[in-house]
Amino acid sequence: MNKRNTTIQDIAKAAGVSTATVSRALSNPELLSQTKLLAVKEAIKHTGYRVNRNARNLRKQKAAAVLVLVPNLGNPFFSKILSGINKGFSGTDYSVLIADSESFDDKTQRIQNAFQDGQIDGLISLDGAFSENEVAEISYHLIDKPVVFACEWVENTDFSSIRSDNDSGARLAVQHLYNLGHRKITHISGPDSNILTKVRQAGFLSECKKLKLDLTNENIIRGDFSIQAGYAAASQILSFSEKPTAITCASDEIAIGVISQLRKAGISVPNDISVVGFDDIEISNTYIPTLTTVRQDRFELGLSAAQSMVKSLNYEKPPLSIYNKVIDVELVVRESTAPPLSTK
Amino acid sequence: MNKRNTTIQDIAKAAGVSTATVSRALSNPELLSQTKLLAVKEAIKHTGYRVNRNARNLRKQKAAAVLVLVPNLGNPFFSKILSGINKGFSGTDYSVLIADSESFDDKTQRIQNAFQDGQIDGLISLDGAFSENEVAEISYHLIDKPVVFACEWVENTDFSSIRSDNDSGARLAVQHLYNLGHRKITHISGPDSNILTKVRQAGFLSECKKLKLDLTNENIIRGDFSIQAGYAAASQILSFSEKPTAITCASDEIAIGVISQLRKAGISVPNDISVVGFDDIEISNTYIPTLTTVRQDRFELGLSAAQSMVKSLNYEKPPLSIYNKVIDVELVVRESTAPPLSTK
DNA sequence: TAAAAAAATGTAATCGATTACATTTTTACT
DNA sequence: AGTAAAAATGTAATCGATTACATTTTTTTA
Repeated sequence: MNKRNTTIQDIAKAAGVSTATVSRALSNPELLSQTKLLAVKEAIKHTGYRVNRNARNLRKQKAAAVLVLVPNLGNPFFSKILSGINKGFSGTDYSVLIADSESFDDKTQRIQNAFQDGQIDGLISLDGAFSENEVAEISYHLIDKPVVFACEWVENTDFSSIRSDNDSGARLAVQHLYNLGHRKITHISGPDSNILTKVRQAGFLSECKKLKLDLTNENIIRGDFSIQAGYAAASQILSFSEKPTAITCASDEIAIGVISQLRKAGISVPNDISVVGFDDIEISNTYIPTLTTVRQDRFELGLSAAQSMVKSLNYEKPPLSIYNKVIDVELVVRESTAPPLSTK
Repeated sequence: MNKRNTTIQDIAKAAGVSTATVSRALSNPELLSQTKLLAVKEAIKHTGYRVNRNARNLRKQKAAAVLVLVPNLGNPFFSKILSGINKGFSGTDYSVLIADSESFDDKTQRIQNAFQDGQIDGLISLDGAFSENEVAEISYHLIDKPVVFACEWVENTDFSSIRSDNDSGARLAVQHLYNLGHRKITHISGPDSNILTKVRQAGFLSECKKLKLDLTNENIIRGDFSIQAGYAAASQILSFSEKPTAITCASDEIAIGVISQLRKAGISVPNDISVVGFDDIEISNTYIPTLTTVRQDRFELGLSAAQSMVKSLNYEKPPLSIYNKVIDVELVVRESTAPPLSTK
């Protein structure tokens, strides 16, 4: 029962036209007369014909697919972005391939391979951790192919990017705490090399200076974005001779780690110390206490990246222009922040 | 600067052999003499040649891709499964396409299309919500194509599935509470139509009976898997004349919702009421209180599904046999459960 | 109305690999 | 050595769509 697939030949025969006409009906219907167009459409409807993607892509030298590079698929932070990306491609002819940086040694190689196999027409990267060499490799191999960074990005490069307004986010957090009366604020930052870390930390420091807050070397604690980093940071803070009255974190996960660890040491949030997160992940609204945080619209981030990619893919001719978009963030005030003890 | 891609013709010329030989070197190297094989390998290494996937797939009538159907990509629950699936396909020639049930009206149509376009060779579904009609459609259109359900599944069908031991999970939760001294336990369940809901609920009821616990119609509260369902359930529980001393939930999210809402009403977990979750999502270990829950290994679930799929795809000949695998779950005892007040 | 221009359609080459079948080379056996 | 069998290799058709170019039909223009 080997039902051979319906091909464009079958449609041509059924509609009494040539294969060229059928193909045109599919991709350039405006070239056809009403009569023939109708005949073809009828035949297609009748047989349930669908174009064979491999044949089309081979002939057109396209892949009709885009690779999304995710630093760590297992991290739920990215799923919302992915969801937005998926949405952005739904209704288009493009497929979304997902590659998890974690699951292979050499991501540049992975990208090159996908590209050279003719598997992809473009790249969306949620991973901004590329060395100069890697950037050069990608630029060389994806020449004339669109590349968009979403969320993270790489400094001093010509790639398009969609990002949150991380600087404002960091400042909003400080301002909020300042307005509550806090004067001694510590920032728990992400991994040193991460671009988001840098921007958020710079925003924090700059806003502190602007508000004329004292800055010592106890103002910044390095970590990564994980809950564990929050644990570790909390332990450090506990060892400070003069503890901060408030903490801003480079991620909600850090914030949650800090809060849970402080609590174990008998320090209550927000009564003893206020904590502000960054991201507004799902749990932030139900954690105890609910988390004051800087919301980034991850779905929108992904959606915008996808849309920009689709646009690039559709206008092939003009040399791809760089497209940068900054998406607003918003301070969401919840329970984890309060005026400092001294002012109560 | 239109660098034409290196093709099998170029390799053939460079190595002084025919295209057939090059092709064999790629897919059946054991057919070749050492001499020619080496020559071809050399030419390939020298030029950096890679096979064109579209051409190969067209000729072989394959897609070298698998569709993963996710009920809701934005829900972080699935990302770990996806990560496992991705891992399972890394090192193979298959690509993973992801489709989000949420982003189109008719998932059966979506699957059919992908299949008929020659885009996929198989389907992994994390979504078990298929009507009889939909199952029939899929069976018909994916005839001879492997289908694997992961996590969820469809009753009374011939599809392979990888699932957690949901029954044991539900029982473990009840046993744990029973052993702590609880005798009045309420189960907050998932959406009615969901298969996981049914199994976990059945396990709960059956274990209660086995332990000779009183069962009233207040023992089961219907919801869905969300935090919001937890809120709602908590409100209901608050209205009960005789409140339970313990609650088992069909998901960790429900558990978190319940805990946060109970707390707002001044009821402490675990002091006043114990709560057990299901899943062991990331946050469970840092929520306050940390959550006693039934852990399912989501990564393993995805990995197994992928491996089973790869196996099916490689042995094309024998009519695909049904493969079912049940993955063990584990009760993780943390802070959200304690002996009931009366026994203290 | 005839010629020129524009629109519609058809023919056949093409994309790059795989593989059935044909042919040549090597190995095994008497 | 001579022949049969096995192994290695080559030739060319094939997968299914797109599109350059050729041809036919229709419309416009003088």
